[in-house]
Amino acid sequence: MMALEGAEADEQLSKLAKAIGHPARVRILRMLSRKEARVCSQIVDELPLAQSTVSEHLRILKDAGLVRSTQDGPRVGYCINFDGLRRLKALIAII
Amino acid sequence: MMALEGAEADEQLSKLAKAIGHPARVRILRMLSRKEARVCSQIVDELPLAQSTVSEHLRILKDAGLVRSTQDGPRVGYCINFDGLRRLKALIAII
DNA sequence: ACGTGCCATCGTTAATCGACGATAGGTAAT
DNA sequence: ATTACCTATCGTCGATTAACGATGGCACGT
Repeated sequence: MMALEGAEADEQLSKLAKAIGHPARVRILRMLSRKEARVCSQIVDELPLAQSTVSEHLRILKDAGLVRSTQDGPRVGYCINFDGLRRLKALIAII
Repeated sequence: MMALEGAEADEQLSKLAKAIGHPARVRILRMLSRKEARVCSQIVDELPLAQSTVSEHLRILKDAGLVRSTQDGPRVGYCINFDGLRRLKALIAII
């Protein structure tokens, strides 16, 4: 468990915040949260963006630890990483 | 009072998150929150950044509605805008 | 009025981001 | 083995960001 303050915590919070610092990524998180979509192709269908762009947004969310992915046959299933989301909420709470 | 979901809410959350998507800005928010600093020159002293760069970070936080400023003699006092911070927490809470 | 210290703004530069099309990789069906 | 489909990666381009020094505008003390 990491500290909630100090330079390291600042760095971590800024990275998490940066990951949701784009409307498309917020929308993706909400879709996953509401189970409106689960696989990449569904997410692409819902957004007015090219497949490669959506894939990049998903990668950013994954790198930040806000999303996890699982191979599901020929498709890739995405879901919220609740550990990362909790971490984000905890870091913001103590500002 | 604005909605907590929908395209508008996504836009608002992403803007707030973007504002804290930089370690220096997180640090500034913490300093203001702990009352470790109040006026611009104090903040500049605490950070390894040029005065103009700090001023720009403060402007970004102010534009996002996370910080307020008050003229304090020849100096400018900054403080947390708790309305903005509450808004941010509320928007993140429902993801 | 004049100088001084404080902060914001401007102009510039390097780096990062966001978007796309095209391409490559991987997995199930045929 | 071949095909069809789904996703990730690459290369590129324009837009945005972060940083700085220099300049400009204010408010106060002298």
